[in-house]
Amino acid sequence: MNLSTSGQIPEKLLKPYDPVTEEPGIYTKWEQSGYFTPENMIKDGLTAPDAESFSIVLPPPNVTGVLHMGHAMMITVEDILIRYKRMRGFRTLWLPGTDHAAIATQSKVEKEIQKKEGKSRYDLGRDELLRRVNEFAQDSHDTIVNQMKVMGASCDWSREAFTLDEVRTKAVRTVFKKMYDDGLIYRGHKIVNWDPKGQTTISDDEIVYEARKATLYTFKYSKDFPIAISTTRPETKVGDVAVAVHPSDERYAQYVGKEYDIVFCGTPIHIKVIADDAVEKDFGTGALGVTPAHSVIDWEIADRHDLPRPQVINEYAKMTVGDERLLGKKVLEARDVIVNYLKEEGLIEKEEVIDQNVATAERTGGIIEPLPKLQWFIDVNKPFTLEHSDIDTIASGSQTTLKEIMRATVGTGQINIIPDYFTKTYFHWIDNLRDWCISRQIWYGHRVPVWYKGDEIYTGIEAPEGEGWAQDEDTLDTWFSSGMWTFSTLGWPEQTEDFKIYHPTSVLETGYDILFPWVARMILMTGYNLGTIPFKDVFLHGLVRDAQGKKMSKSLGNAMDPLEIAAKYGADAGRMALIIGTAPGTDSKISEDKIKGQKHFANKIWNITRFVLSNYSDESAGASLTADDQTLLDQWHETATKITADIDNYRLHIAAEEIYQYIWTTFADKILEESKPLLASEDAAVKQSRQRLLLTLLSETITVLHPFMPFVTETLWDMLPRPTTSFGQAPTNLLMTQPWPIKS
RNA sequence: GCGCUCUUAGCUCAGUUGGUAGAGCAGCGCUUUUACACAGCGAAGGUCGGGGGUUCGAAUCCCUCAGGGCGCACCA
Repeated sequence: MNLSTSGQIPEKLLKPYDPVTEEPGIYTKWEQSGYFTPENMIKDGLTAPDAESFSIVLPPPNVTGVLHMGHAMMITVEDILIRYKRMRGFRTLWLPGTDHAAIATQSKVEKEIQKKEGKSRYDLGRDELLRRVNEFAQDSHDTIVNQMKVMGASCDWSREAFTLDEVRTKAVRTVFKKMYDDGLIYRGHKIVNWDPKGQTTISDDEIVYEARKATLYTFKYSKDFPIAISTTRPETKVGDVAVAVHPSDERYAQYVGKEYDIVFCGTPIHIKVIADDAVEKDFGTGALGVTPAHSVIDWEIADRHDLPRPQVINEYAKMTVGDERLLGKKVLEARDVIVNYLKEEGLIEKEEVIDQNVATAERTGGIIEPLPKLQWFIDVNKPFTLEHSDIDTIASGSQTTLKEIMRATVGTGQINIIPDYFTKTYFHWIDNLRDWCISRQIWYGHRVPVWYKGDEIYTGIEAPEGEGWAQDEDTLDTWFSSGMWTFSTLGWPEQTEDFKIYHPTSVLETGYDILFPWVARMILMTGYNLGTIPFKDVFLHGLVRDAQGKKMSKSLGNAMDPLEIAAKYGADAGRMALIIGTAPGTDSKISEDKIKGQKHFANKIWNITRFVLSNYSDESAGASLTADDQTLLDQWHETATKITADIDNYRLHIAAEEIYQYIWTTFADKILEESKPLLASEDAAVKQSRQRLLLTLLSETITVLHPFMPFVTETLWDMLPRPTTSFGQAPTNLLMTQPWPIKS
């Protein structure tokens, strides 16, 4: 809707800005243009064919329901970067997708079925449960895509991926086989984190520690046993095989090496006294009852001392040994039984209440029961040969480890984490990293690509030929597939054009809370499979909290739905409110007041446009600027240059505030006010110069604002006469495809 | 226990490489034939958590103390 006659302004501009009626149509226009797809930009001459690529792969939201404000933050930041780079002339790809999120999705669906129908997954069976989960996942997916569109996400939907689809399945199986052949994936009988509620193993990163009070009991196994031990879990003591003391502890030195046979609460146990460095002299009595099967540290002590590992608790957290007092009892009941026994026998020396962190499962809330199980693991310390390497400190063909890859890529600065203090946190995590348990006893996810027939074992992309092969029942940790997200989404293992052009990706933008479970795993997977980095920059945003600083959650009732915000204030206002005042990596608070303020800002620009257009005439188009007007234009370009530098350096919060301030306090409050007499001037040169200046400033400021507030700026752009900027024009009517006002 | 981080105007927070402090909201006064009341103009408001150090100069760098938040841990 270009203007051809002076002073004529569109009807809708006479009323206040209404984002709700404008935004949906704008998104449709963008989508129909096809310009979210970089190849279409090139085809229409909007991006140079040899332009440098800029790519972001969307951290795939879990298909567990709806997007929350954290997602809104992620989408806003990424869309700002993408729209900016697109306008800067890069071959810009933002690739969207969703994550099947295995355990999170299955447990969510299981909970609903349990609640509504009173049935467990075993009542339904594998096929029926998967049918239900898939149905739920599809609904979630549709909701998520709709939410993203409402928020204005300019991603290339033609390339959308899913962590559990066919292409990604091939990538997963290819990687699994390669790691298996290299000996990095192994099957081992080891102590694992068992979730009795979810009936599955989980990795160390899926544990949430809850601070609780616990009673620490100090007692002896029997009257004539020489050493007292302390524990918060007396019920496990029927599984003890040793008492460990520190090698330098003189109090117990005389007992080391001796062995005792005891009947403990009706169960015969054989205890050997050993010395081990893992024991702390100052904790409790300085002597540790060793229960190899039900404690990680004890399992490791048993390794060093070649001790037996009797299992006394099963997958349902019930006792598997003892007489009628214990057998079949749940651990908490068994604890009472043992404590009563100790009291009756007069064996307790001390009871004290201590603070303790109880390990619980992230998704089900179940209390973790350490158990020995036969599971699949990734060995993070085993040396292997990296055939091809682009990693700075690791030569092609040299020996390395997965841990070393994770260290080297970040340590050399090849991968740059923003804010940089998270680099320390990252290294701290690697230092404490153990082998990664990747098999899960749930049904939703990538089935472990291993087949068994008698003693034969086969691993591959497809099931083996011939009769009698049975596939492993377990599925893979969801992070196994999302770890390869930057390249699986680009079609790997096929050597696709996309893969060659867009990988490594430019930026990985996500919340700092998944630095370990995801970002580190992506670095591991990419370094191992491709000998390169998955992304150059890691840009971490903080958590979004409510106005009181509380974490948003459905149960607290303080969660904000991005759709409701869009419906009330406009997506632009929500985006701007999320960005302004929010430093990278820092938690932020969002309130309705803050969003409302940005709605006012959108309206302000709307009103500025009304003023500029109603005072404009076409004969000003070629007018030369007066010295004063040229100065104002130059000053704006200085501001725009600074904003550009801030975006380039991920200071989006500053850039957003600068454009806000410029438009409101400089452009509207000062320049517009001072223009009133000039626009009424008898001197045509002065008047036309000012008219041209105002239209130029308006055009350029909404161009710079566009990545932040894409909807209102696109709506206004459509009303402006052209050409109106000092930096050239794209041959389309879409602001989204216009060149950025600052060149370098 | 190890590590990270925060403490700046009443509230919520910015402050890139050190150059005697900024925004939004709230609040105060004024303004309604004004592009915009989803507004404008004006005023007020901070010894930048305490202490010490480096420096010509510190909100910014170093040390220390206090309080909050978070992460990790083999938490018996």
